[in-house]
Amino acid sequence: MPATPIYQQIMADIRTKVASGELKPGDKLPSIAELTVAYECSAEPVKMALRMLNTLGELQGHQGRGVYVPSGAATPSRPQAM
Amino acid sequence: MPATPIYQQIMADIRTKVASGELKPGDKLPSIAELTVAYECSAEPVKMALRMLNTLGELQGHQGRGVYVPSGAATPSRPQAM
DNA sequence: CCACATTTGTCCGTATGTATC
DNA sequence: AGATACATACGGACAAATGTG
Repeated sequence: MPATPIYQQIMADIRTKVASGELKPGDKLPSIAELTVAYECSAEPVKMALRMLNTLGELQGHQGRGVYVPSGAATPSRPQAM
Repeated sequence: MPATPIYQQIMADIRTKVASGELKPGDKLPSIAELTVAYECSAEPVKMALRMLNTLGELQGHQGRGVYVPSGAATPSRPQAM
């Protein structure tokens, strides 16, 4: 298994997109099915990354609607660095 | 499915044990296998709760050793209160 | 209001990798 | 070298909420 887990790569990618402005607050992310195709993996890593970012408050998932970038979450906080 | 997911119940239970002093900083939690027996569920919800608390910095998991209560995590922070 | 498709949420089972004891 | 234990990943299944027609 690679030194860099897939879910961490997805997390970093989403964070980069948010920081770059490619994903703006209030915007909707692609569906999980789309992300699995984009990252060429199963749904587990995708949902794991989404759940972690949701836990950190950097993302917000709504059942039946999608995952959105909340307004006011530009500075990612990291309580634990490893 | 119940209104209260199992993993949330596990999270709340661990938080309660930490707040009560039943789990003190530096203490080691039971293994995942033990927790699955205690909560009568599979490993998924247990690992999910553990991972979320780890992400929030309230717990600290170490590969091959166990999950520990870090020193200085008595006040649970919740970035998103919905 | 009901039916349907879409999408996220939760859960179970299994396998492999890797670190620790 | 073996046992224990957590981390990651894949597979599938069902529930719940939403939006649309």
